[in-house]
Amino acid sequence: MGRTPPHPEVSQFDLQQVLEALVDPVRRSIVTQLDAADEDVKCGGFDMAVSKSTATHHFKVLREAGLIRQYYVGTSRMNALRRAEMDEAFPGLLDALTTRQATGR
Amino acid sequence: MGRTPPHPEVSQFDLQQVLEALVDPVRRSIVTQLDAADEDVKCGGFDMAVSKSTATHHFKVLREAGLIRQYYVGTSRMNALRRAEMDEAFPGLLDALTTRQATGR
DNA sequence: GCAGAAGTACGACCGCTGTCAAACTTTGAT
DNA sequence: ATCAAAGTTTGACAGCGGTCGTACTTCTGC
Repeated sequence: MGRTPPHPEVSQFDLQQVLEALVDPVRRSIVTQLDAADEDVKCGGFDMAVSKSTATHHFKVLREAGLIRQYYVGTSRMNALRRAEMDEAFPGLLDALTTRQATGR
Repeated sequence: MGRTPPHPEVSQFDLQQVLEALVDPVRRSIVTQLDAADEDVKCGGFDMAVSKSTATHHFKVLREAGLIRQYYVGTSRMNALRRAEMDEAFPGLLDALTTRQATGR
């Protein structure tokens, strides 16, 4: 592995794809956890109740939609929320999904 | 018919349900068309390329999520966007989906 | 080197959802 | 009364997407 997976550029962000990524509760939870975290989080560092292979799938969907950036550190894959870029492409969208009312906290 | 179909109250709005409603391109188009319209629009008044029965299905999903309010006028069913109520439940969400960037116009 | 940890890739399965056609209901107009 | 317009309901179908297990790859530490 070691190689960095492909990431779309901001100009290529697609609303349909972003919404399809965010509609899944597991993936939306990943996004809100990332938003609440101070640092980048490795794949195994999330609170979610699915198998590893399913988790990989979800991270891939998020990455291909442009919501997260992934890079390797040792055997761990780190995940960073692409906040600023998402805000640039779709202003207010992530804000609306990370509020107390939206997250239910 | 004649009877008004059931509508959820604001306190019952569910983000998951709302997102599932908005993730479909046909339904999101209905919402943006409603948002751009000055008046309520009857079911047949939308620009969409699906059969009538499919359209009925989409309106039902939107209504049950709380995104639209429906009422009869003669044989026509009118549709109104529940903007204020949606904004109250999930501030910024509809805004984010009705901008130029989001609608692609 | 070897074992373990961390993910990935690949198939398979299954349930959900968008789609349509056909038959039906209700209302308004002639 | 009849007929047409506007939606609804039901049933069927197809495709997609989330899920998992298993096998595989890479890297780290001993």
